[in-house]
This record gives sequence, structure tokens and C-alpha cells, in this order.
Amino acid sequence: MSFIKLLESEISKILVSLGYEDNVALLVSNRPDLGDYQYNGCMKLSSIYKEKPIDIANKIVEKLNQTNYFKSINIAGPGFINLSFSDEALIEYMNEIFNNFEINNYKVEKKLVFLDYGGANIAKELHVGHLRSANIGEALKRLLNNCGVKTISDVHLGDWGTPMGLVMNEIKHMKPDLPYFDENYDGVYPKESPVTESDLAYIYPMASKKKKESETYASEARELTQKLQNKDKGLIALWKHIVNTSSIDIKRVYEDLGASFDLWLGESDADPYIDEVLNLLDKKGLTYISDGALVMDVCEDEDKLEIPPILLKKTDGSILYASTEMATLYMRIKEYNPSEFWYIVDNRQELHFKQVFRAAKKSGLVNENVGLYFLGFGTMNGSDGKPFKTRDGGVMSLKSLIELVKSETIKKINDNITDKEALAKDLAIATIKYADLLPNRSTDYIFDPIKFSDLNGKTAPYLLYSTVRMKSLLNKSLEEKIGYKKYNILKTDLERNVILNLLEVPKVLENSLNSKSLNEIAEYLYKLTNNYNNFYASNKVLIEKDTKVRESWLVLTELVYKTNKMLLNILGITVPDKI
RNA sequence: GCGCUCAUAGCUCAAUUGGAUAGAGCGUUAGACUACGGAUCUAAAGGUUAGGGGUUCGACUCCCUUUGGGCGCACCA
Repeated sequence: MSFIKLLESEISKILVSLGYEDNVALLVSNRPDLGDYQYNGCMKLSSIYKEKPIDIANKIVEKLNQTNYFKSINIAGPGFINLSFSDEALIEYMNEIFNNFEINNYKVEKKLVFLDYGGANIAKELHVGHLRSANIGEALKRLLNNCGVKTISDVHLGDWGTPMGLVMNEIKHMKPDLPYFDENYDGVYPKESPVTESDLAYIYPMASKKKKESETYASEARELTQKLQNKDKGLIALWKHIVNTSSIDIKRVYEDLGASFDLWLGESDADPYIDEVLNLLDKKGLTYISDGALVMDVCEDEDKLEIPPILLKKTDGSILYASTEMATLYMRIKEYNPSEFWYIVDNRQELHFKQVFRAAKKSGLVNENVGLYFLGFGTMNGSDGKPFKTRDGGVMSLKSLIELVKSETIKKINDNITDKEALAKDLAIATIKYADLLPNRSTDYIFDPIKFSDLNGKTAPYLLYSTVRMKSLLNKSLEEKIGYKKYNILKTDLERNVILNLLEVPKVLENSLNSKSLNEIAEYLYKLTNNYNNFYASNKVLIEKDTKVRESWLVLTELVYKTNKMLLNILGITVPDKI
């Protein structure tokens, strides 16, 4: 059990023995002059048990004084209990986690979580709007896995909606003679794709522009979408070519970003389940026709405000986003039966998901005890507060963003590195990911490429440089045959700070899992690294004459190194060998 | 019109979900060090938490209100 957890359970026992009950949480002190950690529960207990908080605190402290974890215990203000740990207790714990690093981790009961993130659209390039979903989703998956939770992740490609019709319409205009558009064609369709990757790069923007300019063009596209969804043989064959061609590039960019998925399914994969789902809703009498469209009410009695009904089918009978989402949910439950679903999607889709979740529960499509979580992330705005656009008013592709940061990074890399290009790219991606995960998941987000290129301060290069330097120090100690097996003595306050930081790891992981946000981990990494660097700058580990002290410092270095590596890995950032 | 959401240091963000004296990075200023890897380290200045009211031992956090942003509300996904 981790040190803080152990103390919390000790205090719980003390409370029980005194006749109180509380879910004890020890917090890092925000008054370091008074103690390392604080317990604030006395004030709450006071209102429950009608006693003065100070009296409760005194009783607890009396019992705590009989243990040997503490250097000092004091009560301040209305009833804050401040705790300072004894060196012996800290050293003992350092040795425990040096022998078994996993103790200082956080584990939860096993369950299965289904993650939906990525959300790339077929025939469209991945752009900065896709960044957060990939980064946050991947990191949450790693966080869950680290804590012992099994996951299944699905990229959920946008491959079945109106954009498909648009792209096909543009292809039809370019090459009207292709057999895919001939309804009477009964030969074999060509194996070669009629479009290349570079064709796709301009086809969609072109089609999208024409759609806005011409109503005829728009209705042609709608018609093609409907024909595709009705499984027109030729269009399905063409569609497969488009999906395959487009996926190559999408996979490459996700791989660069370090985002991986167990499943590469798309909206089209849910299509076979749509009728089944709609029939089920119909049987339960939940759907009705409104203005020609098929809808379902999702309002509940306790709602004080009205939530608009969910729209399932257009007047022309074609499928809408919500029904695809319902069918996807149905398919996932049928095949994987997870206990929770986590959707990592832009905040702006909140209402849509609220409706879908309600419809799913109301209809019994999803069992009452299955957790459906909408994990919205902040909308990406430019520095002017409006939706982000490049200087020429376009969207910035993820590829260009990576290139941009890479060109900044490469300037700083030492010449003696063998593969400068590769390192620059890895560092650029690490820089982007860290900058992206640092703000809280749900708050709106100002996307600033210049900030992403900043290599100073609270950034990935700082963390990686420091971490590599720790590794280098450890390697050097091995070369010089300086072994280290245990923590002996605690010499300086600077190393004590680092140790206190290390105690926080399980709590940081627990908080992150509860809030389903990575910012606390990102923030903590900086704090730990900065405190270690502070220690490092004023103490020469390898030159230290007192071998007992030197040995302890090497143990400390290894623990910080391993912690950094573990947490960076959760964020999806790999530590290079050299920088 | 209805609803959601946000407003914290010059800028970009935190704040353990109601705890003590609101913290970081950048920028600014002043410093440190024969470099165990200088992409380093330290310090200072910088705040009436948008304004006002309320709830209580205690409010950036909860409630009311004013102002100002962003977003969503039926056939796009």
C-alpha cells in the first residue's frame, strides 16, 4: 500500500475508535511552513457530531502521537491538523518502493472501458481540430491500463455521411465515365482506385465549396449519399476505394502522433444494426413522425427545462447522426459488453450526446448500470478567441503543425546526434502533446502554434532533457562501478522535497482517473522534475564523498527517473536515449 | 428567443471539487555556477479571482443579479 493511503487508513481507524466516520483524505499542505500534509476533516466532523472541531482534532492528534510516522504534528486555525513526516518513515518508504516500484502506483477494480476517440473523417485530412481527441483519448487509455483497467478503443471513422456523397459527386463530375456511376454496369469493377491520396487532398474542399455555391450540386450529392446508404453496388465499390486510400494517410498521422486503436471501425459498420435499433424503438412505442421526420422524445419528468427530441431519420428516409450513434452503441454492447463508455469529443457535441445517452437508456438499449460518459474537451480557438484559422483563413493540418514545431526544434539539437531529423520529429510531437495535455480537458482552449513551438519552461523538451540526464547519471554510476542498493540517510531539504513529491504519485493518478483529465499529471511532472533539478544543481551526486549519502542520492535519482518515464508514457510521450 | 458554458497576474493556464496566505510557465528585472549533460538553477516585482449582493466557522468554487465573451438548439456529422 502506498504511504499516504496507509496513513489515511490509520487515521480512519483512529476515527472509528473515537466514534467518528469519515472518508479520510490527506492533502499536500498548502502551508509548507506548518507541515508536509494536512487533514481538514475535523471541521466537517464538527458539524455532524456537534462538537468543536478543535476538540476532535485534539483527540485525533493524541492518538497519532502514539505512532512513529511523524516528526511533528500540530493543530492550526479552526482545526486543521498539520503533519510532518519523520525522516525514518520517509527513508523506509523510499526503500520499499525502490524494491517494489508498483507500491507507489494506483490500482482500481478490474472492469472494461470502451473508448471512442479519434473521429477522423474519410476523404478529409486530419487537422488541428482532431488533435485533442487523439491525445486525450490515447492518454486516458494508457492511464486506465496503468491502473489495471482493460480497454477497447475505436477510432470511429466518419465514413458514411453526407461528405461521402460530396466526394463521390466531385469524382463523378471529374470522371463521369467511370463504371461505378453506371447503374446498368454488370461487369467487374476495377481493382485500382480511381483516386489517389493527393487527389483526395483537394477533392473534398472543392466539393464542399461547390455545394455552397450550387443547390443542384448539393442535391446531387444528397442523392448519392442516399444511394450509397441503400447499398448501390457501384457506389459501394467506389466508396471502398475511397476509404482504403484515405485510411493510409490517416493511419500514418495517427501513428506519428502515437495514437493507436484496437478497432478501426466506422459509422458504416453500424449500418447493419440501424433497422434493428429503430424497430426496437418502434416496438416500445417511443418514436413518432414530426414534420415528416422520425423522432423520439428524451425529456424526463424531473427536467425543469425541455430537451429537444432526438432526430432519427430525415424526411427522405435517410439516416442521421443520432441513429448511427445509437446503432454503434448497440453493436458495441453486443460484441464487447463493456461496463463503461468514454466518448472523447468536442464540447460542442454535448447536447447531441445527452440526447443519445438518454434515448439509449430510456429504450433499454443500454442497461441502467452501464456508465455513459461524455468527456468533452474545450473548443479550439485562435488567439483572437474565434475558431482557429491559419493566416490565410484555412484549417491547419496536423502534418503542417508537426512540421512547424519540428523546424523550431531542430535548431536546438546538438550536432553530435546521429539522426537529427528523427529526434526532431519525436521531440516536436512530444512538445505538441504535452502542451495539449497541460490545460484542463474541459476548458476552452486557445490554439497557438507559437506556444506549441516553445521549447522553454513547462514543456516536453525540458522534461525529456532532464529525464535523459538522470538516466545518463545512472549509467555513469554503473560505468564507474558505483552500486546503489538502499536509501540510507536524508541529508538535504532539497532531496526531502523530491521525496515528498514522490509520495504524491498514487494520488495524482487517482485524481486524474476521477476527473478523466491529464492536466494534473502534466503539471505534476513539471513539479517533480523541477524539484529534482533544483536538488541536482546544488548537490554533486557522483562526486559526493560520503558513500552512504551518495548511495541514497542514486536511489532517489532512479526513483525519479522511473516515475518520469512511467508518467510520460501515460501521456503518450516516449523518453529518447539521447537528446 | 430558450439553453449550456466561460471570465483568475501583462500573456497562456492551475487551484486536490467548500479549506488556511489564490499557484505555475512565458515575459520583465536582478543574480548563481570550473559544465556528475547549461535545453541548468535561484530570487524579485506582478491579484479587490469581471462588478454587486447572499449562504457559513471559511467562497475562485455554491445561490441570486448585472456586464461581457464562446457555443448549442430538426433533417450536417
